[in-house]
Amino acid sequence: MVDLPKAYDPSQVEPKWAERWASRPFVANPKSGKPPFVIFMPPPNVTGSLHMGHALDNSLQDALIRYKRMRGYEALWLPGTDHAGIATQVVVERLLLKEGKSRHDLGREAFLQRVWEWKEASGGTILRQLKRLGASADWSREAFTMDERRSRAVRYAFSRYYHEGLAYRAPRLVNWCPRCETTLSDLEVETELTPGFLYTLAYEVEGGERIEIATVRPETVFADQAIAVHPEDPRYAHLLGKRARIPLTGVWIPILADPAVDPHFGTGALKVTPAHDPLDYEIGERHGLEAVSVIDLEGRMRGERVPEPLRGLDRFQARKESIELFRKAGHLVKEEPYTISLSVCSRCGTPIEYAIFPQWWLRMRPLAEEVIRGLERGEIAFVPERWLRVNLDWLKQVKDWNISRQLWWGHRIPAWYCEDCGAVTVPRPEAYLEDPKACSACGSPRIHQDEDVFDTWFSSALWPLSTLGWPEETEDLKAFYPGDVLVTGYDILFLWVSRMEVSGYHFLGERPFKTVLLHGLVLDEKDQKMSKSKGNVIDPLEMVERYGADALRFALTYLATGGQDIRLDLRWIEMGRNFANKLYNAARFLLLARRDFQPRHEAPTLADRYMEARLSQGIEEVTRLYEALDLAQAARSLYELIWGEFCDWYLEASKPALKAGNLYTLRTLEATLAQLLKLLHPIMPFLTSELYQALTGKEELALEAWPEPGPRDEEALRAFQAFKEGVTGVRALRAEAELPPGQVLEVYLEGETGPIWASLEAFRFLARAEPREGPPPGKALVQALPRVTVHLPLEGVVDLRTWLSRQQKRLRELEGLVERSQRKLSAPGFREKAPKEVVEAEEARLQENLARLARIREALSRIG
RNA sequence: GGGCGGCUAGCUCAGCCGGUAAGAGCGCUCGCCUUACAAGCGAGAGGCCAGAGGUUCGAAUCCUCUGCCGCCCACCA
Repeated sequence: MVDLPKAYDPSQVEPKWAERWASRPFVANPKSGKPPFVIFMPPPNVTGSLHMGHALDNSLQDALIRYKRMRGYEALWLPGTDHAGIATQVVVERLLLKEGKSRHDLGREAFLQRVWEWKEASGGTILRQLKRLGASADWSREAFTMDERRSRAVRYAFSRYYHEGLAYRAPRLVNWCPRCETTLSDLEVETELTPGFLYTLAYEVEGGERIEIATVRPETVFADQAIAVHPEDPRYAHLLGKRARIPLTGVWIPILADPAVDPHFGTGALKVTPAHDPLDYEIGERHGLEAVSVIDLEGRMRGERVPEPLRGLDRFQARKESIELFRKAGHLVKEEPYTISLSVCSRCGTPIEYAIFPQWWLRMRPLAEEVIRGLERGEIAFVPERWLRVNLDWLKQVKDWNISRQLWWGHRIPAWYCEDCGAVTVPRPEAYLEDPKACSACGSPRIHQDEDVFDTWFSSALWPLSTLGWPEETEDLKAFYPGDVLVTGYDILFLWVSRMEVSGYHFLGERPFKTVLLHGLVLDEKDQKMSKSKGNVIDPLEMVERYGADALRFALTYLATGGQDIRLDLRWIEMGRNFANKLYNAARFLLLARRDFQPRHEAPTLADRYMEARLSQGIEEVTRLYEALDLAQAARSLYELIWGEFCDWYLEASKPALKAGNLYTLRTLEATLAQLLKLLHPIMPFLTSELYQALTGKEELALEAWPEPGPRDEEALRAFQAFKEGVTGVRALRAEAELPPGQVLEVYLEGETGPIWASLEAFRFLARAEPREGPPPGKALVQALPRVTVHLPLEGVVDLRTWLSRQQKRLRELEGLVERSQRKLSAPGFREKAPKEVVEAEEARLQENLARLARIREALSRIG
């Protein structure tokens, strides 16, 4: 700020402050006695690098935390990263591949060593990027889902769940990703509409008949265990109890009835393949069918029932080949193009396969019950509200959660199996950190730990607890649980938010946060989620470099309205940049004016009083909006206040007073700017900090107290409004009469002219005009505004056409408005039913417009 | 099959638990390098608020239906 260049250059200012907030973070004190305000940062993946979603999410959180900090709360923003099981493992596997190795070449231990090394070296990237954005988190409390503390929480939680009978191990049909080589929870499976074929196949039935079924997965017929029809389907009633033969095999399977079959789909007969389809699995359970698999975990055809030519083939290859075999053997009745809802892995897009083997599960229904009760009591507020019901609906239909993964990177499941009796041993909560030495059932020392790790979300679910030191009863836990606002995108409502609710209610008997603020997703111009693979990303760091972090933050905050998705458009970021520049220049003006200031007197001007009143109003409004978590409106309100009022009117109107040495004006300018910087600080922390320091000499705006509104001065607001009209009126006349901007005009004023005469110097400066009181002596152009009418005498006006056409238009507008008012006022019921203020306002408006009409008409008739 | 969001100026978006003439940024027109700022200043143009019904003294805002666009959930093979 020393040399004050004309254009603001954020790159000269932001890094300095970012560095400061990162190295001397805002550390929360659990014993300060101040009311706490707590935000748990959604931990980004350690592998990640900052994308717009992060930028949005953290801009909002930082704004809230900075606001509350200034309001005197013990503000804790708890940051950290997520170990992100699959994602991280894949990254390191890819690195190994460059050395020509697989993780299996290294073995589990050495591989994990490599992942940790990688994490230490590169895992800090995303948090560094957040720091560059200005995130004022409590970096002293930085957590990692796999660090010592968090691992303890995971172990304890599992131990509790297990011994409470909520976690159990059982073989079930699971989602399997052949690429990631792990099971997936239902939430990690997406359905994708894919063009394919629906095949109708004929099976031979005992006694010579045939039965036809429809399938999109003909390669799985060899795993069929039955054919099912609807119990009331008359077409097949006579076949019930008979057997059908799987094509190309000698395997006979029963024909049975099950209500899950939709008689209207396909042929109304369903091949039941319990090992390769969730619905079939359920039907199989009901009828005691065995689940026979013909596809292995790599997605290849395997098993005795698979005909020789298909064995070992990839499942998709096998589909084609099996169809050819069926065709040749006369089993293929029909093949029609069909849109398949294909289940794919949400991480890699590979079509899911189903498999059956023992997995760990969490019984969600009783856990969800606890949350539902809390939500129904209104314990967690949702912003926007609509998400409450979505959350409840999901909780009401949750199914058990598969929490084990066949990965290496993650929390290894603390369960041990006995090699002698087969029993499972899980440490008891009282001694949850101790690895068992012997089987809890038979005492055998021959036990081995489960090879699997937990789903990453299992540890994320504990985030609000684990980051505070739970299960220990720490000071942090006592002071800072529950959190206040949880800010995240709606896309992880189930994946993360709901599961944190479960952990919070279950382990602490209390909601984990009081409010959930769900913002939208950042999309590209085609409404698609930004992703590297689509190549449609706008890199936030690039934007920071080009426009500054403040500009980006302002834009994102400005756009985060009502939880709507944000279709990012560079023009908004430019607006943020321009706004920063505007503010910077306003401050620059003031600093320079102060330097050269010669005090001569001290007396409040109308503009001073106006700005004080308007600022007061602004403080009230902006504070209310921050409190309501409506950061977008706060940003909009500040934009108008700073640019529209402070810069456009007050600063300009102050120039003559400054030149005249009015100390009051200088002080008011300084005080106003200081307050505005405070109000804007949560959204644009860098520039405001820099300017505040330059203006006041104080080191850290972030630690200053939030402004309080002053007294309401309605009179000043009203008077300045009239003053503005006078100025605007002259400017419009000048433009309409096409007179040069520099020429001083003589104008006649009527109406509420007092404020203008009281601020004569300001008026002369802003309007470039010399005012006279009263109606003009001769012909004149007119601007008839609600409070003030401005007349411009005709002499010197060369071209009337612009003015005339504008007045014609204005007349039509006013006539329309008058008519509208009259219609409204005379409408049956209006005067009786509408509130008095509304009626009065309408009447006042009517009178005002009639008066303006009259003035314009009069001026027109005088000119002829 | 359920549910949700969107459709407002040329573009991108506010406003939407009804009421004081429909707003912003960008773009556009006219005029300005007015000693804070051309990333700017001043003056403007531009909208039957998707469509149709309804409720109401009054509807962009509430209700119903319709049409597009997008998303989520769900066992239609």
